Amino acid sequence: MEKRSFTSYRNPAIAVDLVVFGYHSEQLSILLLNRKEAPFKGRWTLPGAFLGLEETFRQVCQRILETKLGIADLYLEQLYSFDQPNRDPRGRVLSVAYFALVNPDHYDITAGEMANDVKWFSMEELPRLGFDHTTIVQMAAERLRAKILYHPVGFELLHHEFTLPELHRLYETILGIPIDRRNFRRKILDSGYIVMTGEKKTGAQHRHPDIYQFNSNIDPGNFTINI
Amino acid sequence: MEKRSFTSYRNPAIAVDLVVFGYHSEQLSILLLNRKEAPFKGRWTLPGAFLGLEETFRQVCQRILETKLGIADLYLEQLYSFDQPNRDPRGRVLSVAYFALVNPDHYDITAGEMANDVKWFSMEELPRLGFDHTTIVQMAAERLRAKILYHPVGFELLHHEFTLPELHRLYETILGIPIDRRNFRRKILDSGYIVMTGEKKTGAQHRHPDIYQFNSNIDPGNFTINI
DNA sequence: CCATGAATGCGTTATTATGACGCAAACAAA
DNA sequence: TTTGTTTGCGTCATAATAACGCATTCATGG
Repeated sequence: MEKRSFTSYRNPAIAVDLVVFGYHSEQLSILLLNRKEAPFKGRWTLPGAFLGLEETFRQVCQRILETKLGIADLYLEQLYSFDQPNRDPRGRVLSVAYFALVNPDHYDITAGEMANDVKWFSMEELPRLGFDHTTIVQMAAERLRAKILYHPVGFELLHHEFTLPELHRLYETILGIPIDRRNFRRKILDSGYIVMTGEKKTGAQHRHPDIYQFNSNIDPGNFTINI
Repeated sequence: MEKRSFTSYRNPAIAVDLVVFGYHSEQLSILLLNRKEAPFKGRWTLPGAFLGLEETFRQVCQRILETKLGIADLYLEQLYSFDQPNRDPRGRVLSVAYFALVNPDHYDITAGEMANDVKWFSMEELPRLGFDHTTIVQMAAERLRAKILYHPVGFELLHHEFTLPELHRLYETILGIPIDRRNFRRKILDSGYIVMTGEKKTGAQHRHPDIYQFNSNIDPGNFTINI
């Protein structure tokens, strides 16, 4: 983050912080940045940046993702704005939090300029975070849980082509509950939101399941799945 | 709103704007303020105020509600933060929008210091609004529509005690669709989220229906109703 | 090379939830 | 007194759901 003084401004500074979700080896994980300066030097935090006077929130998100992490073109959604006056020891800083969904094509985050300080953490073993970022991450996880039931966003965490068992395990992981494999298959297929690619194989293909992809010919607004 | 210069600050100013919902004579309505100064002088806008350096968003909301409108203690929820650089002609101003739900006990808004400039408008006949407030109102209405299906917030728009026909018409109004009276009754009663007050009458009481109230002994987090 | 076990795709069935109504009692208005 | 409206309660056919069974495929290991 850039260095700047805070007390000389009458308006609070605006930070944009990012919760970047990925799905690695059947675990939900997020990207964290190891801070190299005070406050919270050495602590892991969400990647963030200050809002420039002419920037939009999304532009800041793009700037963070491209410059610091070397990735672009993700699902991006505003999460919440945080306003606790003491959330930043340097002074009054508001945080507008966004969350992003990253598919496996962008897992390799060695391209950014801060690649050495960036690491994926499983949601099961998050370290202690700086600022109020633990609160932000919890809210983001809740939002994601609610979201995958009513909007087709789960696919954003998988490859363009995926298998039904993969999608099934993704839902089980994010929701944190076991879901009957056969009922899930029936519901997601009946919804029409995914279509099979290539030719249909016969019978059951152990460890070579059928390949599906998101059906782009359907209105994403109507997606629901009752678990 | 207080007068202040904008160009002399390096950080954007933060406004908190309120979408105050009420339910009047079977219509959803919101509170609007007639601006007495530029920009948008004479235009109707959402009530709002600037964030003080030590204030939280909720505190600003309380300040607006109490000082300008003369009401307090409402359901209050953060809606979204708006960041279009040109949304305020005076300069860069972010807006953190909240929405409030007002029950009929607070409909009389003559208590506030700006009572003469404040008016309820039905959602069906909104005037042209200043700033980007039309966008904010639309998003608030969508959020409310989605919210009453999964959280028990509809009751916030009614008296403490209410009748089932009243609740039924409230849902029809907010969702904008006809809902079968008898199925709605069955679902909302089976949910256990409302309980009858007083003794049960027999048969059908034309224009004197049974009185209910929200069941406070139940976890609000599990509320759902499938229309 | 065959037996074993795990994973996948495709069913079935009992139970529940839903949508679309009917009907009588109460009550205001004519 | 009659008529029409509103409320509360109930019915029923259909759809959706949860909880399973089963055969096939295929990697693994003896």
